[in-house]
Amino acid sequence: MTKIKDVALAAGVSTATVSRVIANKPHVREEIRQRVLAVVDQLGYRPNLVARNLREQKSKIIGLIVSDIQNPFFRYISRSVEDVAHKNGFSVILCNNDEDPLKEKMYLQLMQDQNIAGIILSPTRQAVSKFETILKLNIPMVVIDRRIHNVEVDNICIDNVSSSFKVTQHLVEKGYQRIGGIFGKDSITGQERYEGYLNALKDSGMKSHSELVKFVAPREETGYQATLKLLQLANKPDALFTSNSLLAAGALRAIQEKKLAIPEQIALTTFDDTSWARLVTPPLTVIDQPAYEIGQTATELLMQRIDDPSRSTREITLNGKLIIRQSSTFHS
Amino acid sequence: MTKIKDVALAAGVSTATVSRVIANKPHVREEIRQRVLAVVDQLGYRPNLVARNLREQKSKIIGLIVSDIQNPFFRYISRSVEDVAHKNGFSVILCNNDEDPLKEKMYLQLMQDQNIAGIILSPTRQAVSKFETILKLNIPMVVIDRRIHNVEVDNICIDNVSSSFKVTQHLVEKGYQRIGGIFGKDSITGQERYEGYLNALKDSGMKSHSELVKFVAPREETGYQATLKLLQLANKPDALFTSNSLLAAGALRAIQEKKLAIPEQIALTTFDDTSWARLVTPPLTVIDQPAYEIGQTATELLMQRIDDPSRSTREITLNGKLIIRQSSTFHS
DNA sequence: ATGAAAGCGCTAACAC
DNA sequence: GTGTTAGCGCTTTCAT
Repeated sequence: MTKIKDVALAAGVSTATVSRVIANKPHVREEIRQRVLAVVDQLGYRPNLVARNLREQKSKIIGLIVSDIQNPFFRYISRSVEDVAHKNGFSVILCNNDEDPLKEKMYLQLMQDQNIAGIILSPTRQAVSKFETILKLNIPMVVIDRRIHNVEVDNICIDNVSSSFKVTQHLVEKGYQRIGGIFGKDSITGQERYEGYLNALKDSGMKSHSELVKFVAPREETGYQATLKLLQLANKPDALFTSNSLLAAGALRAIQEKKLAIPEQIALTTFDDTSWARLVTPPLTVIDQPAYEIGQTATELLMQRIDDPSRSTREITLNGKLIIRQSSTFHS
Repeated sequence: MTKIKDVALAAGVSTATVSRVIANKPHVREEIRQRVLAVVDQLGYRPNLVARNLREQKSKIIGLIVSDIQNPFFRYISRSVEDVAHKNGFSVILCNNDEDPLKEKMYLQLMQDQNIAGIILSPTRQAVSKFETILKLNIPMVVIDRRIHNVEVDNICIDNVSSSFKVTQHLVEKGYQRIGGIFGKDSITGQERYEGYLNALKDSGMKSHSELVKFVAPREETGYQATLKLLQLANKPDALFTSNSLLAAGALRAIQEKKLAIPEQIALTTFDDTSWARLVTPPLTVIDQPAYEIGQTATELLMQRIDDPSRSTREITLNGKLIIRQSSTFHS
């Protein structure tokens, strides 16, 4: 690989001058600049980013740590993070938590060890509760999707409690009586969505039935299993609310298998407006999370924090949007 | 950040000894080893990976370059690549091509500049046709999803032509007469799938109608638009074959909007068995690509190539599986 | 078995 | 405006 020394030699200048030209620094005679540029071109010289990183003590890479790239929500996030990052000359390392605090810790360490410029993190529940540890890493960071309280960190989420409240209230208004819920366990998100669900029931004077609520790992298969169990109850739910799209896919499969009519025999609503939510029969009522925007805003925030680490932190809350379709509109 | 020198000082040994202990090298007295380990622990020392990378001229990061992370197929790939990579102590940088040769080139450069250990690449069409240029980068590499001919490189794909043949033939057998197709443009994959489609028609003595074939960017929206156009023809197709799941989602939306009955008025089949393909009404007949396996095998291949760059290259072809559901089974 | 020192490729402080 | 050189943190050769 050709290095800066080779260029210097061939151009008859010092490495310092080459470095200045590369970095577009002033104080170089135009004539020399041209000469160096020509040699760079001719030799196909490319700066070694590792050496530069070591020397400058910082890289142009940011890390994105999410809990599951298979989840469409995080897919949109990752796409927007990449877009904004590249626009700013940064690359992105993407990693999965699997909601596992050990994996999370490992990745955070890795990024620190790699001199990563900054991190966009969707933290595990454990991380949320003792976030000071993570903050000690002292890396520019933006936390997404999970609310961190009483800690100085940029934080951008959607309002899970009120979004969840909205969709549950909608089911109540439509006259559903026994509203079941399947929530992600191990994640704050699932907890908050459960909270909104409970609030809505309480608010409308309805009793909550603990046998209608399941906490499971947020995957298609577990959603399927949990729904089957709910449908086996003597006193079945007449509506179901799942806290993400993977769970919804599983729930839908179970309901179809049991040949129950949606929304006549059971309503189905979920978080996440995936591409298929409006394609199934009937189309699903959903909470649309502005995933692309979350990633976009988070990355812009991170760029600013990298530029100025002492800048005051901010908390941004985006609102989920209730999109009513036919899967919840039988009664009334 | 504490560095190797600090540890050496605190343990009363040289940096060389600390380095040996860290790397688990022999020729260190057990007593000293213990002492150093204790200090490492106490000081919370972590090796600086950037410095190590610079010194050793190689990192423990691999790059994964795909054409679109939004495409569920690549999502599975990325998941399996990560899994296998981490099992081997590697991290993964993920990047999107968008089928754009310039972006692709940029990322390949970036990875070279970062001393990346190896790359898993789903190349653009342009890259396929002059792959020698990429090979010149001289980075351990495995090419997935696109077949590279006459070039010494590890290559793992599915058989697009025969998979496409299978599903088209299936439509013919079911008695469909005017079979339309929507294929990704700009990608070899789309070309090959078109080829299989043509072969199947020819094979069964059917005429192909060029007005029934569209080449578009592989996205939901374009699939939707293309389908609308096909449905506006005086002589509409009675079956439709899309070359990936995003196109299928768009096609399905268009068909639903036009209130055409599947499979009675039009059949719909596609590549990629996404989670929702069996959830829509009616469930879709698909070609299931073993995405997870492709990523897994590719990563294992890459690990081996990194270990031994002179090892002979291999080409692996996995077979797509035709899964027949109700979206194509009206006739007969 | 251990240490001193060179050097990976780069940038920047300092000298001229 | 340009060159010399130190040093980022690490591994490894070569002495001892």
